[in-house]
Amino acid sequence: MGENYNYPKHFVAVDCIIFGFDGENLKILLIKRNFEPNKGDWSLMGGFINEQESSDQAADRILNMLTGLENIYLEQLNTYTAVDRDPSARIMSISHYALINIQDSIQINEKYSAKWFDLKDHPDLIFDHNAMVKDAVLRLRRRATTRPIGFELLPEKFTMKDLQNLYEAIFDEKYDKRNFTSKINALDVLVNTNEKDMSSSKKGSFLYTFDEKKYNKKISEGFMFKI
Amino acid sequence: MGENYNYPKHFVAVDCIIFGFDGENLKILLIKRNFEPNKGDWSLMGGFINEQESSDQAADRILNMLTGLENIYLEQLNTYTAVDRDPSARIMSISHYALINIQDSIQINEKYSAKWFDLKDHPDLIFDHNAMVKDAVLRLRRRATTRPIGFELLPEKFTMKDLQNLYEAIFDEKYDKRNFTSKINALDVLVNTNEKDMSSSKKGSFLYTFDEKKYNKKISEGFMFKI
DNA sequence: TCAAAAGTGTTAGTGTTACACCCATGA
DNA sequence: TCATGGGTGTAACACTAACACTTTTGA
Repeated sequence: MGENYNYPKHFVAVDCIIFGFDGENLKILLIKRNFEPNKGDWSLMGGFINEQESSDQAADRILNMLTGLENIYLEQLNTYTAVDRDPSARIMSISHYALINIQDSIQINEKYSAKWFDLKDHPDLIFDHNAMVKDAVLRLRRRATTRPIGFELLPEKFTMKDLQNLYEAIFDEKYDKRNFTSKINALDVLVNTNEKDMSSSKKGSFLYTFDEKKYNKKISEGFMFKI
Repeated sequence: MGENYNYPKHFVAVDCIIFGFDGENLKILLIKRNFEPNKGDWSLMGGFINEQESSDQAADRILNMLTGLENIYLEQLNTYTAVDRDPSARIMSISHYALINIQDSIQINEKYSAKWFDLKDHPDLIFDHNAMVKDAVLRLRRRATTRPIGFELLPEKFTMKDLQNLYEAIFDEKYDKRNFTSKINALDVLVNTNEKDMSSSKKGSFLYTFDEKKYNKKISEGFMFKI
């Protein structure tokens, strides 16, 4: 009976802001549309929500189609509902942001003509996708002050410099090396593997991993981490 | 042509978490459903989104129907899309929270059998509305640490104690009167009217108003206000 | 004159920021 | 031996948290 409600129904899509990190810069993964409308333009990866799936499931499915990855870190952001946001039809879109380790995703499905762009230098996007990206960056920043971040974006082993570069890329600010290090150490979520990455200097720099237990504990406790 | 997309369409509703403050406790406005499904149960105020309106417009319209108020402070929260969240049909819902000055809204539309409840002691709600309320409280708290709050929830003139009560209600914590006062004064958004509210004590306590310019400036600057 | 709430400062401790030199190594 | 990036400590300052007494006035 519910299906007979006399109310309008709407197309509802999800769009994904996919963040990655290459050790230096924050990146986003964009696709070149090979379909109408706006064929040839750059946009976020997205798709319609099916009858029997939630928006999270739809975002999972769509990310999997694009990257082949499972269990990507995903968070729902905002829902964009302006009537004319998409000129081809009235389509609402629920944005999600994803954090992926850029190394993992080498086999991006070629069908979508996807490409990583520097967050600070990406092409103009269709519809309201530029606004979606802006909003997602704000959320990513908020998340980075509320929780330790990096687990999802960095390779398993990383240097302190990598982590600092990540925070600097997220906040688009420079930090003092000593202060950053002691702040992170005070957080107590890293483990020094005692291995060294020799590629960046002659002395080499220690490789760390996240202590997943402590990391998740910090996340669930919910604290304020001001860098 | 867009309307012919071969994709499923969905019912999309908005639900409103309406916060008010009576000087002592945080309240939420709930309605007793006089329609199916779940007639007789308590729920948030909500409604379907029309063809030609955005979710914000829908939330505005629905709040106006209930309270007669215009230009209520509204913010979009999350979109709830679990397939079976509403047993009568697959309906997505975009939650919004509203802050209203409880004095303003005396003429609540009787048609909806609405009632103010203490946030800490409200009846069990239908569907996922309990979760919506919980999420909204978290957002309200976050907002109260990122921006000065109160303008929307307090009457035009209020005492320092009222403001402290509001913060204590939002965070469900007690604060030291001296520290609270100096923190708020340091914020520099209040104006002392030099009038006194004589109802609460023999000595009387000063009534303040917000300096709207400074208040909005603080909001737009975006700062961290840890009480 | 007393009861009840309003108003007001100081201090110790904690956290934050700014800042510069030595270390290890491969070339 | 030198050039390069890695690693480390301290001091001044700012902010936070804890704490108690005096004022006003109506009853």
